[in-house]
Amino acid sequence: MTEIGLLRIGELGRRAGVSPGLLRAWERRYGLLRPTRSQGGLRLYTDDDLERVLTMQRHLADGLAAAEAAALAKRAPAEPATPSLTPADVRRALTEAFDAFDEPAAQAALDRLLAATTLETALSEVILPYLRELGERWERGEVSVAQEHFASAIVRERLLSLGRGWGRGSGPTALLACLPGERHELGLIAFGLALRSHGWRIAYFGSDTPLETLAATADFLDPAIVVVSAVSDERVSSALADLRALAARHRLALGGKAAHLAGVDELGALRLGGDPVAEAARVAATVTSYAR
Amino acid sequence: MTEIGLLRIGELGRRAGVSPGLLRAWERRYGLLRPTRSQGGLRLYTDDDLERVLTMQRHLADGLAAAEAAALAKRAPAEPATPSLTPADVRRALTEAFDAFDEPAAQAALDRLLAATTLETALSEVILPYLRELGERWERGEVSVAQEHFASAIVRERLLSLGRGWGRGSGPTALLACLPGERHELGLIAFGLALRSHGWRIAYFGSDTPLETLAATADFLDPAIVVVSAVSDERVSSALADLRALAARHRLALGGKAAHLAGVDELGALRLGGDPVAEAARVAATVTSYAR
Amino acid sequence: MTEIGLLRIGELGRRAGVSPGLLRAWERRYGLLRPTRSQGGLRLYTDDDLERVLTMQRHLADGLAAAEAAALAKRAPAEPATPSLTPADVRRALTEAFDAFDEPAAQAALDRLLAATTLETALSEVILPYLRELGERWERGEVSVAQEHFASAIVRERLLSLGRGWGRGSGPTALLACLPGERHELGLIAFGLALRSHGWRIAYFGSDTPLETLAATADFLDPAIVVVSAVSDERVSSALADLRALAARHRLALGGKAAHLAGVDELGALRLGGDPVAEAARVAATVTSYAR
DNA sequence: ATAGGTTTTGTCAAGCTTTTGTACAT
DNA sequence: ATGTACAAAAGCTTGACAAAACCTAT
Repeated sequence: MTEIGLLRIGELGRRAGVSPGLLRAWERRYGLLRPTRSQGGLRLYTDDDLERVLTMQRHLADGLAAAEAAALAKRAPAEPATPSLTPADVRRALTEAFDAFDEPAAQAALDRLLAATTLETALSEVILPYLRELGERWERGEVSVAQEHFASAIVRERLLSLGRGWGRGSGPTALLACLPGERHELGLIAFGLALRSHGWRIAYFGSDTPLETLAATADFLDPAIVVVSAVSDERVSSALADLRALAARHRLALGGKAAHLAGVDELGALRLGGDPVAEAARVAATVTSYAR
Repeated sequence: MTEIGLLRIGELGRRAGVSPGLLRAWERRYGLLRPTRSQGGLRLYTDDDLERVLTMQRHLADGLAAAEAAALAKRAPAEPATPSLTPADVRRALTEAFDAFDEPAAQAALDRLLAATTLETALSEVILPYLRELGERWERGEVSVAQEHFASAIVRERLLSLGRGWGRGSGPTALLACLPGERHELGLIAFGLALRSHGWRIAYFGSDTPLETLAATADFLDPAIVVVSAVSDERVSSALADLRALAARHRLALGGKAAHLAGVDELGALRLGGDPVAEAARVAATVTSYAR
Repeated sequence: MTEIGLLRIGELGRRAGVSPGLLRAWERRYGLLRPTRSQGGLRLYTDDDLERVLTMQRHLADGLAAAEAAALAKRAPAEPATPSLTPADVRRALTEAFDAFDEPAAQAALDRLLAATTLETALSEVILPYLRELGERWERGEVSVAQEHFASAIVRERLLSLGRGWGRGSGPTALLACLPGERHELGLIAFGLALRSHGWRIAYFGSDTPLETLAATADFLDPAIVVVSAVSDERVSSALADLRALAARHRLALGGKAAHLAGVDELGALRLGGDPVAEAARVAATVTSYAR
């Protein structure tokens, strides 16, 4: 990446986004770095050190404690030219393939991704971030609606086919649906896949589900939870009355950006505003209620 | 499916649909079950016990006295059901499964169907007729929107996963999309699959594709044909101008019920009003041109 | 993606969706987990522990009581809720199923595989390697002929049903056959499927095709290529004369191990000695000629 | 089916320790 | 630059509690 020059602690900190004080603490406590010293005693770091600090940070972001993160970062120092499959690589491959309307290439990238990692990692590290980025590029006008359509159709198909049979089993059931008019179902599908890995059964209604019939189905299936997804606030606002009625008879949760809307907890509904994978874990733990 | 874990009396009752009290009575009176006990004395059952309870119930439903039923259930295990295989049977199985929101059963029926026949036969003999019937039942109010949603979501997933990779190859390309606002894409997918089986490449845009971007993509990909699907007449009418512009630059075809609309052939567009499988064969035979 | 770092209780809880308090209770009461401790006494967990907690949760969701769920989770670390999809896992599942003559399990594994990945990936990453391994195990006497027969019959049937209708279309045609006496057709079928996905039409003759009829058919169909598969050298040698005649009138390719034989390119035949999927891509790209 | 007692299990609190980022003094 | 200090966050242990689910006997 960079030349062989030696960095001082300030510069290293700036590049890694870590305060000098913290770098010294990491050195003292975990021996993460072993900088050489200048004539006057100043710490001098190499590019490897920078690499190690970045690795450490990645582990921290993964939720590891500092001590464990440091141990890992020390142990796996080299890791030269990552084994060809970092999340960033897959994301780049996806972007290129979709931008060129090249379905086979996209499918191949997804194949590689799913073969190399857990479904949940694939979702929260690659697929969901990619979709978020795609949405942002679309808002900035960098991507046509057609490209966005094309990409999400393929991703949706892949995810749904991973969910095939998710209604099977004997665990509690979750009823998943999008609000009327809502088209964005990918987050909801991801949530369903993650929840399934906790042993739940999924009854999935795609996008644009009318609320009366959702209510009727909920009465029929009596699920442990009804999860409704919405991206835009208006959809929720205009459905508040119906949602309240639904929440009175069933455990209700709201997913998607609209979960942050004001009136939601007055509804008595659970807010699922975060990462679908994490939220699924939370629901699995919280809603222990024995279905039926 | 379920592991051989030990069930407590509540769960056994829930699974068998028998109250705990009754289970205890059956144990006391007929010795139907001999559960082991937990440290603290709670009854623990196995899956075999569940089987025995279900058998007992079947015998009760047959009219046997409880004592006889229990004696039989203690002695003999149960026999599993054997699935049937004619198209009519599959359709019936699909109907039942979807009506009960039973995804696994529906998937199993689709599995059997696709294993037993050609994709095209499956489409035109079973799947498309089933969907047509479902639509009619919905119009007659015999089926809720939820059921229709549930069924078409599953069928759509199955069909799309069959089409995975249909963008590959060297044959002529067809660009497939639904008009803005249009949600019914199953016919279009069926058409795509059928056309694919004639060696064509498919570029697929899901439902609700804006026409400007469709046009832009068409210019980019330069497909041998652009197929646009619409069920309702209004969608077509309100898009006539754009469609005309599209038809001027590309071979255009209109699918779905709206293909029968008046203004269509004045557009210079092909009408694909019939069975998607048959129409695909026609297109494959007719539009021989432009094989890149 | 996530490295095998050690998790503290908070992070484990976050990932599994279980509160730290409950995790401690499960450890105390059922010995579900046996974390190592940090210097200062903090619990440190591995990824296996996470797996065990998820398994426990799955059993809980199934309605088992905590004690029983824990006992099961402690005993059986295997069988994750989302059947894992890495090639190695699917291969292991296939191996187990076939070794036990368990056809339903094998079909289920193939279902999952085909639902989760592209046909071509499934072929070159799982199915073909599995078959190769099976052959090797057979040579080492680790597998009976019966097992080898059982497995390849099921796989062949499955692949052939995927190829149903592959003779249709307008792309270039490939004529596929095994040499007289040759029984191994799985590689040839895989090649046909892969080539099909490039839009080609396949005319398929199973194993043991007499050369005169092959030649006659070739003259009649005038395919873009004739692909002949052979595993053993002698088969090729004893057919050299006929093959030479065939190669004089048609584009000829030789697949299977025998492709490496000496006299082959003297024949003017293409050698397809590698992975069928890759070779199909090569043929599709090379023999562009004669399209139609 | 009810009554009265027991087991199981998730949660919580109190009091104390470890871990870790940052700040301060030399 | 170094070393020490500090406080917030996260953990640990013990003990207890209450709701749900079960048990037996009537």
